[in-house]
Amino acid sequence: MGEQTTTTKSMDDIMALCKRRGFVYQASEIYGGVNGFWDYGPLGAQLKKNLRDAWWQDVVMLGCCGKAGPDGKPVRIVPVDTCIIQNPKVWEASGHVGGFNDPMVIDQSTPDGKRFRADHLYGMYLTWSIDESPDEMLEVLEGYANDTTRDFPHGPNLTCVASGPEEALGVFRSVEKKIRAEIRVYEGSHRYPVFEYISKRGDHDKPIFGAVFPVPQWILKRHSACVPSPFNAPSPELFAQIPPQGKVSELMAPRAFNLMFKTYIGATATEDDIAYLRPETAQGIFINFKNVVDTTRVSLPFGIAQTGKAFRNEVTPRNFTFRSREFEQMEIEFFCHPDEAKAWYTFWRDWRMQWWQDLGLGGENLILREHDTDELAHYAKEGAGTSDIEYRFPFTAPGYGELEGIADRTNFDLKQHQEHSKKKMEYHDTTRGELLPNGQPKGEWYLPHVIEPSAGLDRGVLALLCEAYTPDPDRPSKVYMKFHPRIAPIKAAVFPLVKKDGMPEKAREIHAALVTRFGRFGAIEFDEKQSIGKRYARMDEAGAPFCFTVDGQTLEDGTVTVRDRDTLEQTRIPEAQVPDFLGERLGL
RNA sequence: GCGGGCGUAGCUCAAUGGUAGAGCGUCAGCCUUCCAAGCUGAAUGUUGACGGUUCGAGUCCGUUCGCCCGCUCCA
Repeated sequence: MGEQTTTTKSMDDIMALCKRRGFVYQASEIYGGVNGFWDYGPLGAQLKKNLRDAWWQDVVMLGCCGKAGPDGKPVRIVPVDTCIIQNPKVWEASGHVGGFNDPMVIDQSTPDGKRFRADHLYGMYLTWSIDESPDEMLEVLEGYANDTTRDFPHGPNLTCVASGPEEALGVFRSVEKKIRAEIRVYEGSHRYPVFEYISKRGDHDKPIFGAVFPVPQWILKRHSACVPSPFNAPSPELFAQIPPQGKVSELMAPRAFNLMFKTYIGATATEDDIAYLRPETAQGIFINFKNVVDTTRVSLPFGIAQTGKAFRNEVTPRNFTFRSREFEQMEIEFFCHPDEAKAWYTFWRDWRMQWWQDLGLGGENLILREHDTDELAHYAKEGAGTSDIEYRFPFTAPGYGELEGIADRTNFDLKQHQEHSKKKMEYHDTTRGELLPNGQPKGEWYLPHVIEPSAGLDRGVLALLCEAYTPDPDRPSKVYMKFHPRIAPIKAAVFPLVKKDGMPEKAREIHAALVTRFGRFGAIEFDEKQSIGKRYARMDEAGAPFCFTVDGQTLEDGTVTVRDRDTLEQTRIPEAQVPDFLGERLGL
């Protein structure tokens, strides 16, 4: 790893090279593109495949490269390949339907456009007629909340951000004694507090009634101008500034909140046929956990691995391929006994970090970051922890962007699927439990805990591209791609120094030999056009680690020159040793 | 989604409202015994798209698509 950090690299230059050399194209480019989608060109596709293969080989086929697990035994991983479209109930169980991403509302009246979760916005509604009863009021409110076709008489008089109606009531109660007394908690279909209210304004001292009620999304969409800005712990001055009903407020409509792509199964395309493109590959693994256990001779602890496309209707696709709407994941769900989760979490976190480093993402650009407890996902709160392997991309520098997340998901997913599918997900562990008189363990039933190392393949490719990109004003190409030989899309090139004297023929022989042996791992280039300098320069930009050149001396003593991409050094080796030389450098 | 910037050849960029150009790259030929060398030649654009103003629009206006930067997020 050189001193070159990504902070000194230009993302624009990297993107230009990606286009120029056929790594990444904008998807549907000739039609103006589609936001959030990218295509891989010839070199990019090979690079991506090499990374996916490296993961597959090291994780699945070699079981963590043969490294022993925390129990001292080989790590067992088996693969699956599950559908992008599953029964919609899968996504209800996983929690993706209805709330994958929380809807946000922006308050533009605050200087920095403060934003908060729309479902945390509560309103204080007051009866608009003194004679109304609280029951009538709630009835009307709930009726309007459910029927989005009717026009709402008016929005809430006050709003605040709170985690629940009770907390919201507390905030409202603190507003300058506007609320004299809380009458009771309404015992209807919801638990929304109803209170007695005496206005300081006006000349009536009869109580009127108010209720704390969530502000429905559709009210925000259609009546954002009628909804007062939210506040917390208001001062008297602030309260005086709350826009009265009907006046302009700056709450914006909440943004879309289901980030799954919808589609239809069958040709009729009715509401009953709705299905979703998976937002993660993980659920395909969880729902097949029992199948794998029942049909494969695996026993806990073991992992199930899968690579594949996933889809998220991101609000803001950005940063080249970093946040795409269609992307590929490399996921492992590793199942183990709850007592062993901590040890396995640590094991995976450290090994996955090591893996990325071994592929060339070493140095200061790669960090392992343990999550703070307050940023944990709901399913990980009880677990041993969550950590990210993060890379310092040029567009995130000096910060980092996530490459892979390692999370202890506890038994959350299996439990969810067990509840929703009514199918038993528990694992019968015959190695546990008290010993029976005959010396056999009694066995133990339990829901395994899951450690999930989930990596973004496209993000991995992007990180490799950024890391490899190495400006060098001293060489003709001004830049070269310093790919690790293992993942380099072009493994080597063979050139005749000049196109005469039998050099092209000799070079073709060497080229053919290399293709036979290494062609399945990546491209072996042959080029006899133009000057040798141009050909070297082209290989620099493509990131080919080695170039073999046939020259006049080759025809005399059978040696060729090897040009090292990174050091620019040239050494002579016998022609017959070229395949072994390359094989050794590629680790094959 | 909101705010700001941008969109001309494969790439980097020119062109007062008046005939769309250059460099590099690509390709062909010649030459060439190690780093985009040299010479000759060639191909490449509905100026992102649609509409409007104008005698005339790459240029001005509107709409739309896309990209970049912030707010947000997470594989």
